[in-house]
Amino acid sequence: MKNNKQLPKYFYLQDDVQWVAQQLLGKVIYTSINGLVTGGIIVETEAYNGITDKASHAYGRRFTERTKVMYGEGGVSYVYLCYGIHYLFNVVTGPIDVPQAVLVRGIEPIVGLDYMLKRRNMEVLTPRLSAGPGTLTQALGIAGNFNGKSLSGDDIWIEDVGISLDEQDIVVSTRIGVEYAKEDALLPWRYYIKGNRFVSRK
DNA sequence: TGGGTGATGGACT
DNA sequence: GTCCATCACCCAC
Repeated sequence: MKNNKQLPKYFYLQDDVQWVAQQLLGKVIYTSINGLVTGGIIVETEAYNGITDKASHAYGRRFTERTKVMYGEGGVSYVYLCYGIHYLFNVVTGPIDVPQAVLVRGIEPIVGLDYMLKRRNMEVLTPRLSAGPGTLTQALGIAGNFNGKSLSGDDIWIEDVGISLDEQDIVVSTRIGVEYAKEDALLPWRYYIKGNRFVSRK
């Protein structure tokens, strides 16, 4: 499934996490698990801007077993367990020692729909399949074992399939669920494709 | 070593 | 709108 549409390494190494978060909209994320390929268009993202962002796990240069993967080079996954129940998937971005990440909050399923429905214990396709950061990981089969994996590998990867969006297709808003970050909760660092059904919420 | 908490989702009123 | 499952993580003690 490797091909020349995979995002190149330099895409992830860009230093501007808000820019990368917007550029990831319209790209397609795939997983391949035991030979089963599933994938969907990224329709909603949030930027987490490293050591100065109070909503980021790396705020204040916090370096722990959990956060260390964000201090490596961009182009790998950061997966963590939230509320003891849900795995959330992030794209690590930026150069080494710059702990930025983009949270993926919604995908529009396009490949392996039957497998994704099965993983979600659903019969028919509705946005509940993969609108939301904890549901899309379940649909794609992403769990803790995906933490730190290369996004240019055979298990998980991201492609540019030629979907182009201009500014008027993208809605910018504040991030979800980060009230604890006080004034940083007001930063406009959430991005989603206007009108898409698989956005977690308006 | 203990306890509060969280980048959520689903069920229910 | 409300409630809460469920547990790794983190930091204060």
